[in-house]
Amino acid sequence: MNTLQYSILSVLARKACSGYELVKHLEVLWPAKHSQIYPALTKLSKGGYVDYELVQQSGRPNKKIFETTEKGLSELKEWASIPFNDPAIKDEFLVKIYAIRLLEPEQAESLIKDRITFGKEKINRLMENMGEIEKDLHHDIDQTKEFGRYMLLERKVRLLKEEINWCHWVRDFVTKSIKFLLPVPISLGYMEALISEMLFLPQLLQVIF
Amino acid sequence: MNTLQYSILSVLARKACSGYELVKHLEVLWPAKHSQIYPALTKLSKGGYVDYELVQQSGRPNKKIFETTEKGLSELKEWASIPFNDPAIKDEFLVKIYAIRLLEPEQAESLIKDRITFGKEKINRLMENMGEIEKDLHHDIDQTKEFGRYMLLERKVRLLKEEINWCHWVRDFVTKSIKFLLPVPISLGYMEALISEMLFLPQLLQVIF
DNA sequence: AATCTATATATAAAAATTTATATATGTAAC
DNA sequence: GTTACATATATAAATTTTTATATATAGATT
Repeated sequence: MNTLQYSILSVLARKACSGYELVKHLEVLWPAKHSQIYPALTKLSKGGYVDYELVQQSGRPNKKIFETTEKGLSELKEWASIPFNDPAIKDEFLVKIYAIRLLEPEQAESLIKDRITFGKEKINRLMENMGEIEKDLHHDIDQTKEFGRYMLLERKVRLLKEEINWCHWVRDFVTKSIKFLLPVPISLGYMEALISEMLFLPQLLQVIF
Repeated sequence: MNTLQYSILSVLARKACSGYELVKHLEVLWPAKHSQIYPALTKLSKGGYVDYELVQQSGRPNKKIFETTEKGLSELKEWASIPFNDPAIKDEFLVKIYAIRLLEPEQAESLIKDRITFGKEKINRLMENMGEIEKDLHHDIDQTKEFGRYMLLERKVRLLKEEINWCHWVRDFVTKSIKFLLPVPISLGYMEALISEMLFLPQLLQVIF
């Protein structure tokens, strides 16, 4: 079994769902397209790790509702208890920041601005999810299964907020300082020279502001 | 060109290096094994995006030092100025946290403890890198090329610190509250019942502590 | 003496992942 | 009325990525 399959088991251990629903839940956990998820479910099913029930629907396509078997659950428990492998983060934004000095100041500013927007929107969606869990607490008693997911939502919100703080820090660093000294459009060459003077002189920046 | 190739160009735009060195620099930017990087360098070279110089060495294998061409640099600039795609994070730790309620309390605690250790060690390495950049400022004038990398180091340190804060939050949540009420080894069933009672009642926790 | 680590590149094979295509239907927007 | 979107599953083809193997040498460790 690979990590995708363990991730599927983790989601199903919280709530039985269709392949279609699984795609959405996995987005934040172990992103995968449906073309990868459906074959994985077939494998898990053949291995006896999951069961499914065919649900007839009118108006929309029929679906299979999957749930973990005892075997699947115990495999998952065992895997969850061994050490984790290093995370692999693939984020184009990071590569673009690495090369940010090659951009014109307006492009650099818009790169940061887009990331702030991205983060804020994501935070809103995550907080909605958290709200739903908290709300359901009053209707249903056994919310135990939401524990891990709730912790992860809290984690992601914290990290996104911290990234937004960092974005403001970078933006202030790049644009405010340049604009203070040169309140006119400046060339890349000027920007480079200025940054090389100021980048690691926070004392200077403190004097300026 | 794919993102791996743009990432390679980004690293080379900062500093000419061998494929072997590239692997290490890409680890935090766009992780890839050498078996992926060497063919990518061949492609970039054939496309005229990078040049290389053969360096004869004694005692160790000869190497190729790659650098970006003008063409490579302008391609990179253009790519860096278009919107970024969504990040893809694959982190087994997150999957294990999602399923944390299935673990025995000691296993859950050790999962969190390992992540804190992981984060602290990573922070130490990153701070060393930052220190080197800051130190070199006094010897060399043109540190402009380190700008993006320095920003990313700062970002990662901030995020790791925030994750460590979150880890303590989770650990306190899970273990302290349980130990307070039941200072003896407890079963999974007890733990589940307790968590379902307390998880979303911070008021209760405040009364307890 | 043998093993491990670091330096250095290359490629084949296997596995994971993405992109594209197919099919089917209700509802909402334009 | 036509386009877009949400629901639902399936598979082929292309691409990306990992694992494994190959070769070569110096220095440190066991």
